[in-house]
Formats: sequence, C-alpha cells, structure tokens
Amino acid sequence: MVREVGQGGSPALPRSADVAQMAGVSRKTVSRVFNDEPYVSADVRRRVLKAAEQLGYRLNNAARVLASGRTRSIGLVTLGIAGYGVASLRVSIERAIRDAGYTLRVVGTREGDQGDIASAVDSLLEQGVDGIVISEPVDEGEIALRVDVPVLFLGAPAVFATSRTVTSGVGSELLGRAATEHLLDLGHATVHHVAGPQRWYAAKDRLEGWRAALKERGKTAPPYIEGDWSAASGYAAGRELASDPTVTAVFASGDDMAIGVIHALREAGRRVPQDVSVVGFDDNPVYAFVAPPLTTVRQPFNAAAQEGVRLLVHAIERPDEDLPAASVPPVELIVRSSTAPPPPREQPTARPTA
Amino acid sequence: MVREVGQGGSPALPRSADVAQMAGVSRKTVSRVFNDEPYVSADVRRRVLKAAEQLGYRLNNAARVLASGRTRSIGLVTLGIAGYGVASLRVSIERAIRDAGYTLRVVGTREGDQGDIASAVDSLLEQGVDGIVISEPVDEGEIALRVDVPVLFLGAPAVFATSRTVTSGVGSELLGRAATEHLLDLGHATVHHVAGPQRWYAAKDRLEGWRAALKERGKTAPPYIEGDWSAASGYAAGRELASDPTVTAVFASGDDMAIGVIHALREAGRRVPQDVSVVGFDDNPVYAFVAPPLTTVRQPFNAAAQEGVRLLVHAIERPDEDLPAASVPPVELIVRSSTAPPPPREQPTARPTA
DNA sequence: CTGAAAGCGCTAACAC
DNA sequence: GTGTTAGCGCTTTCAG
Repeated sequence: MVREVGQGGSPALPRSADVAQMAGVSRKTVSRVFNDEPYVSADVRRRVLKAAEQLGYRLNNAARVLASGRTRSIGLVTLGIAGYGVASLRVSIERAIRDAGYTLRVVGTREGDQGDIASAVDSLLEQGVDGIVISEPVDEGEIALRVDVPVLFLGAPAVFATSRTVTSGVGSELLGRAATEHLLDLGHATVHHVAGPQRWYAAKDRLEGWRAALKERGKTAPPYIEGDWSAASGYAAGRELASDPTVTAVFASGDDMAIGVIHALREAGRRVPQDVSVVGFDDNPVYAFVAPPLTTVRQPFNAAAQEGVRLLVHAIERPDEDLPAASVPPVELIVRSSTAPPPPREQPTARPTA
Repeated sequence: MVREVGQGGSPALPRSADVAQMAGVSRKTVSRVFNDEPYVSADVRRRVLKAAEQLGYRLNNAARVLASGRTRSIGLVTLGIAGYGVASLRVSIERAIRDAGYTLRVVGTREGDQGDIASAVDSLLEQGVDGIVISEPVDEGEIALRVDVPVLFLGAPAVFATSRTVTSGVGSELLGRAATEHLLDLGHATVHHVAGPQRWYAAKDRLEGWRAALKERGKTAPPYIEGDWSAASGYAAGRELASDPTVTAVFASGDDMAIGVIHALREAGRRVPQDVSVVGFDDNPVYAFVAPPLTTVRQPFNAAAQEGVRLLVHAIERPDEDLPAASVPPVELIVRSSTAPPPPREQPTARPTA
C-alpha cells in the first residue's frame, strides 16, 4: 500500500520517519527529541525540531502508548452535578493533574445509579489510564473490581480494593467540628444539624464532626434533618426547625442548604442571627453578599486536590517506594454575620467555656 | 522475549490472542465480538465472551486506536472555573458525549492566559480525539491553528478556522432581550445593564440583546457597567447604580452579579423590587430562596449541549453529508419577586405597550 | 551520542 | 460466518 501524499483525499499525516528523513537522522533520534531525552546534541535537536515544524509533525499518542505501555493519563470519576463544592474540587483536581504532566480522561457518574462507580472505573481502565481519582464518591455498597493502577479516593475512604490505594480527605470531620464549636463558643445550648445525603461520605463526615463536638462539651446531639444539598431541601428543613422554639443555632452541611434554612426561618418570623444562628459549609463567595452574609467553613479544595494528586503520581511513578505522608490542611472558619450569641431569654445556665 | 505468566511481577495482561486460543477461534473473531460486529454466530460469541471473562480480558485501547485510526473520543476545552453556569453547561456536555458513545478528554484553560485555547486544542490533538468541543471561549484574538477534526463552538462564533466547524449557541442574545423586555413591559423607562467581562462572547451577546431590546422600543441604552461575573463585582456596580436616582431597573448578566447588585442597592436604602427591579441570568435554583427571590433567565444548557454534540458527532461520523439544521431552544424567563413596576413617582408618561 | 531491529495488540482488507 | 496477512507509528533493547 502506498501512502497518499497530498493530492486528493486528506493527506497522510507525517510520521516520525518523515521527520527523521528530512533531518537526516534515525527515527529513534526523533523519538529522543520529542521525549526530551538526554544525549542528543543541540545541533541535532534543532534540526529535528525544524523538520518537524515544517512538516507539521505531531507525535501519535496511540502508537506511543502502545509501544511504551504508559498512557501518561489519569482518569477522573466525578459526580455529574454542578454545585459549587463539587465543581470547585473538580477544577482543582484537573489543574493539579495537568500540572503534573498528565492528561485527563473524565467519566461522570449519575447519582443514584447503583453500580455506576464500577462501570465508570471500568470504562477508564479500558480507555487506558495510569491512575484514577475518585472524587467525592457516594456509598454504593460493595464494589467488586479488580484494578491494577493506583487509585486516589478524594473525600472518602477506599470504596473498593486496589493494588495501590491513596486517600486524601478534605477533612470534613474536622471542619464539621469547627462549625459546631463556633456556635457553641457563642453560647448556644446546643446546635441543630441539617445534614447532606448520608450516602455521601462527605455528608457523613460532617455529621460525625458535629456529633463529636457536641459530645466533647457534654451535650447530646438532637436529631438531625437530612437534606439533599439543595436550597429547597434546606428550606424544608428550616420550616421544621422554625417550629421548634428551642433551636437557636443550626449548622447546615452546605451553603445552599444554609440559605434555604435562613429563608424558612425568616419567613417564620425568626430573625437571623438575633434569634437563631446559621452556619454553612463550602464558602461559596457569593454568600458574602446576601442578607445576612453567611458564616461558613472553607474547604481546602486546592490543597486537598494538589496533595492527593501528588501522592497519586508518586504511586504511579515510584511503585516501589512508600507513599509520603499526607499533610493535613488547615481549618478555616469564615465568620460573617449569620451567627451571633443566642437571644438572652433562651440563655442556658452559665457554664465555663471549655 | 517470553511473556511473563503469573509468577513474580505483575502478570502480563491477556491479549486477544489468548482469548482466541481459549475460545478456539481467530483473533479477528474476538475483535468482531468486542466491536459488536455482525456475522458472528451466537454460539461463537458466547464462547468468546466466556473466555474473555475467565481471563479478565480487556480491549487495549491504544492498539485499537492505532490500528483503526479512530479514537472514539471527543476533547473538551473548558474554562477552569466553578461558577454555576459554566459548570452546568459542562455537565450537560459531558453527559451528551458519553451518551453518544464517545469518551471524554478534558483540558482546562486558565482565563487570562492569552493563547491558552490554542495550546489546549493542540494538546487535545496530540492526545488524539475525533472531535473537539470549545465551551464558552473567551476572545483571544487571532488564533492560528490547523485543525483537521470537526470542532463545536458552544456559545461563541468559530474563533479559529477548521475543516469542519459546528456552532451551537445557547442563544444569549435572545435571552438578554427577553430579560430587558420583561423590565420594559413592567413600565420601566429604561433598563440599566451590569455586563459580564466583554472578552466573553456570552457577555457580549447578552449585552447586544439588551441594546437591541431597548432600541426596538425607541430608547437609547444608558452606559453599562462591566463586571467579572462575581457577586463582588456586582456589588461594586450596584453601589454605582444606587447613587443614580433615575435607575429603576437593572439587568445583570449573571445571577451572582445580580445578587451583588441587590445587596448594594439595599445597603444604600433602595428597596428591591419596590424602588428598583433586578433580573439575573442563569437560573441558579438557589436564588429562589433569597430575599427577594430572583427573577432570572434560564439558559437551555441541556438542549444546547445535546444539540451541539449531536451535530458534532454527525460531522465526525458522516463527513460528507451536510449538517442537519440546528433547532433554536425556547427562551425561558423565570419571574420571581425581584422585579415589579417602577415606583409611581418615577413613572414615565404613559405609552402604549408594544 | 546515535542507529538497527523487533515488537506493542489491535483492525483492515480480502480470501475462503 | 470465519481466518489470514499486513501493517498502524512509536519505543525498546542493545550495538556501536
């Protein structure tokens, strides 16, 4: 078969052999230049680059992957939703992957589809990736999967077994604690909680943090209300909470839900923060511009993503070494105006703080 | 070289030859089964599948791509930001691509990096894709690029030349018009505009729509204020607007900016909607739960993404046929409580509507 | 520092 | 319906 050159149909793309010929070197040398390998004289390198430029040559990735066995690509399994938290984490992950010199393959899951994580991972494996990151997975029960590339679980425990597992939390428990403690420090007798869907590990962790903080101060956690992250679900929870005159402080597991809670509270005639304090979670910057500006907890999306990807890449490139220790990102509470001390008449018996 | 089988290191992965041998057929037949080609007897198909299952066989994508010349993959160039609009569109695109049977490669651009679109496209081409989606690009001036796969420009005109170009708007101009007309219909003498960054085509289109609507009613557009999509920039614009007693209606090019505008207006003692009406853009559902619930324009993210991807896939798979006509998604104005007729004292001379 | 030979695992085209 | 023969364009190994 003769390669078409120009003429009729789409001209065949130039191959490394064409570049080699034009530059008067071997194909292997062209390969060296394009892989930034050492031991190529500056002069040869220049000639090769010039020839490639003229020919409009581009490395053929499929051939490279096939020959080398490495894809230089990382797969991301992500929830197909557009909320601020998920989207932010995702953007951070993508940037970290690109900065690490890997390309990105993405497959979104549809929340609720049982077994979707498994099929997403499977798809990625078939596409060819050197590592996988699972972002904020939802609990799907047992997942039977044989995976032989390193996997990073971000914001969740490992939900299936792999040869090399990396986890890097965003520290949801710590953050849930911080939110609750802030309210307690303000003098509230207890803190109510509007949780995220408990199928989410992130939601569970925040709830744990809330419980732990309460317990440490010798309080028992009141029943929590479970939302679905949406403002609408927060609103529904808020209506319920508003009917209970003893609630003076609520920690919502997401900013949007917090907004819904506040809306319901105010509709019911309860002032925020004078009558009841509300803290959110995520620090969507827009909520500095609502009334009242929302007190919230900032998630270290960037730090967690960078850290996680760093570890993942380490696991990919140095399979024999141990993983370096993960650092714990700092907790950041953003105090604005949706929280205040409880109203005087509801004040509990004075007790020493801590 | 002898292939390692089990024993020490990682056992070599099974190849189609292994499956073929086990099933007692040729490699080509295995290939047929895994590509859902016709002309394979049900019995043979079953045998092949069983053998593959037992061996844990998985198609090697790199080899497949190299041999077939088709990647079955679409590249997405996307802005690396987490706002509701961008993230929603993105989720819709991803779903549409997956539903069309393609895998997804993503490269994010960093807003502001001149020439970033070019390098993103280049990277995608090198990774190997059958088509490219450019989502909501920012104007980067001349982009010199030789691209020989079909390209879909979503929410923008084609920003560089390609062999096969597909565009599919989200209809920003129409939508900007709808927002403005709503305000005019309410009786406002004019409508002020807080625009998005004019490097964005989407921002420009909305501004055009605003201008056109005003012009049609014989009004001249007042100067607009340019924001950066953030609530903070909307807040700054709102302060400016608040100092002008003649403004009674403002159309903000994004929901977040609208929230900022409202916040500033109220701080300055102007009531919304009694004194001034505000409409946003995007329909982030959370803004149904702020005070006042925001009137906004819903973007047909899903429709635009599905339509666009459908056309792109058509261009990929039937290069000789003409592109089917794109349908125009319906305009949806979500009227809530941030808009009302102008205050009586500022009422302009009565004029017939339409 | 550079080159030659030998595949990587699959599909294309055609034969049977 | 199914098998055979050639590559796809690169990297690997090993010589020099």
